[in-house]
Amino acid sequence: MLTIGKLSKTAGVKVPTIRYYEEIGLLPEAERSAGNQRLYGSATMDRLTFIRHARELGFTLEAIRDLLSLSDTPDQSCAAADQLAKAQLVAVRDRLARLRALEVELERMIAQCAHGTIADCRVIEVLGNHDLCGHAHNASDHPSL
Amino acid sequence: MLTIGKLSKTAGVKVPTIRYYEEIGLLPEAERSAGNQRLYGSATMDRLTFIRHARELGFTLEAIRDLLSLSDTPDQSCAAADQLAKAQLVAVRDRLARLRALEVELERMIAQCAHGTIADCRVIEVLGNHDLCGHAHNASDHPSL
DNA sequence: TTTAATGTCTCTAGCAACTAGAGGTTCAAG
DNA sequence: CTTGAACCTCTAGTTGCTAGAGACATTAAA
Repeated sequence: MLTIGKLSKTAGVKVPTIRYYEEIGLLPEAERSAGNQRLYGSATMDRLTFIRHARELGFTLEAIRDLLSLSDTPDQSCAAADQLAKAQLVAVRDRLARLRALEVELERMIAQCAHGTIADCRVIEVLGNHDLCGHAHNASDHPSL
Repeated sequence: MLTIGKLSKTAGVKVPTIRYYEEIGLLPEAERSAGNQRLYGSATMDRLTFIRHARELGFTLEAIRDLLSLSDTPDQSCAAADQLAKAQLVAVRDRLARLRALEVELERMIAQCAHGTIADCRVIEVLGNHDLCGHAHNASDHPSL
């Protein structure tokens, strides 16, 4: 059995985050030692690793909750999990496209900087002037991922 | 003079967001009508447009605050603004690299889905098994941008 | 001119996904 | 046996907004 600290180190998830995951029900309530400290077995370790990887892949905790409930009932169709992954891929590609546009814009801003005073500096100008902006704005520019 | 609603529509920033920007000092306190409603001139319009574009480019409100204070004193060197933009570009490229890795991973997850039951589904497995993961994890996987 | 609809006001509370800190208890090493 | 690290619970803070309540202002139509 691992203490929360060992689990934290092994899984690469911070201690307060583990407690937070328990609090919101992503992890089951941990067993306790005689002195009321949390103890974990390998099942929780796996679950936490799963969560970490999913987070790193950009899944929200809600999506992870869904995935976990899917994997808790493994006899269903794979389609639902597949669906989640596909939706995630769409979101990721969308985000990629916008980030690439952003990269281009920043490069342009930096290239245009006259290296004089700010009065001449295009970094400020580009941000203030829509005409110079060079990429389309839209309402979904900052989704939660 | 524009009401907050017109300003909102023209600048493409929601009404509560404008009030929020005023509250945190990104926008100056607005003039008021006889009936205590906010009124805006073109200076605030420009400032708000600047803020919106900077947000769309991924600048944090803190970075925007810096940029605004730079542009409020335009006789300084451009170097500071340039510096901000460059730091931003580094962050954006970092984020791009991680998103691309994520894209590959999701594609792989979807491709491996056996289209059977979840028991066989790699979507779950890939997330649970680090060995299959195929990309490096690191501590800065989810920065604030 | 009245009335209805819309817009605006302030204020509080909430969202994700944690992070930080206070103040106290338990555990493991020397 | 003591010390110091790790643990406990609890509250509150973070960023960048968004949503709602309940009241006042403004505008357009009837």
